Amino acid sequence: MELIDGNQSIADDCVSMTVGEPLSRKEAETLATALKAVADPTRLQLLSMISGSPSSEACVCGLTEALDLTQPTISHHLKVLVDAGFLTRDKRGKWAWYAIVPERLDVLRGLLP
Amino acid sequence: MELIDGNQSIADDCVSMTVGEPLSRKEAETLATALKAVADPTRLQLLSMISGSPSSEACVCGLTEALDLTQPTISHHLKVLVDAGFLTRDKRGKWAWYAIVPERLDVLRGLLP
DNA sequence: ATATTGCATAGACGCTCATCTATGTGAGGT
DNA sequence: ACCTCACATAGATGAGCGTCTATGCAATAT
Repeated sequence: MELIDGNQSIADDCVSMTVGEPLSRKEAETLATALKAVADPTRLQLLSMISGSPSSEACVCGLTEALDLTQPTISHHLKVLVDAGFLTRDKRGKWAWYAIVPERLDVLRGLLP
Repeated sequence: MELIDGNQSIADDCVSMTVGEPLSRKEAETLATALKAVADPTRLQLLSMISGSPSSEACVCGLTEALDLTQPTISHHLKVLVDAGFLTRDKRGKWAWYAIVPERLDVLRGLLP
């Protein structure tokens, strides 16, 4: 894989292979899984609304009525975000409070090629 | 949408609504479209390999044989990335050279909530 | 106890997407 | 002219995803 050695005499061939750290398939799949969790307009709005809330947490009720989607759909998206590690769920009494996991978003930002 | 005014006396209600910039639906859809283009293992590998190449560009031939996928599939993924603005295509003679658009990735990093 | 409220789960449906095979196109070489 | 090579496009297919309705469950209120 390292074709930029001294004499790359062959100009007739396609010499352009990667040099650095070509990102293995497993690493790529892991990153893609995390990105997929965020690559949805509704989930981006949820993250935005939660991170914009006081103390960066919110319960489902407010989110549901603000997004013009049914409550099960919101619950589904929140579960996706929790499973992906971007949110934590904390059931306090009658309501479920979701909070941002800031470090997780940082990781995403940093790993983006 | 601003429920944190002076006297939020109602402790019996779910008061947790967002305060800052709740990210409109259109903004969310635009961001999600960009993220979807990147949220795929194969496309992440392509970006990694291209950005790791000398002069940050590569032709399809090398990418195809390195990824264990058919050439049309690679071509498809490259088109997705070009359409999303992450790559540019430059056909020079027999080969097509794809190059990274760094600012586009920066935008993504910055806009991530 | 019973009813109500807040949320999660289950199942179904339509649409998008990643991949393939087959074919088209255009540039170079003989 | 013809053939070959590098790549793009078209169409098909199967898997995955976002959304819904219907239902379950747990905590509070009456």
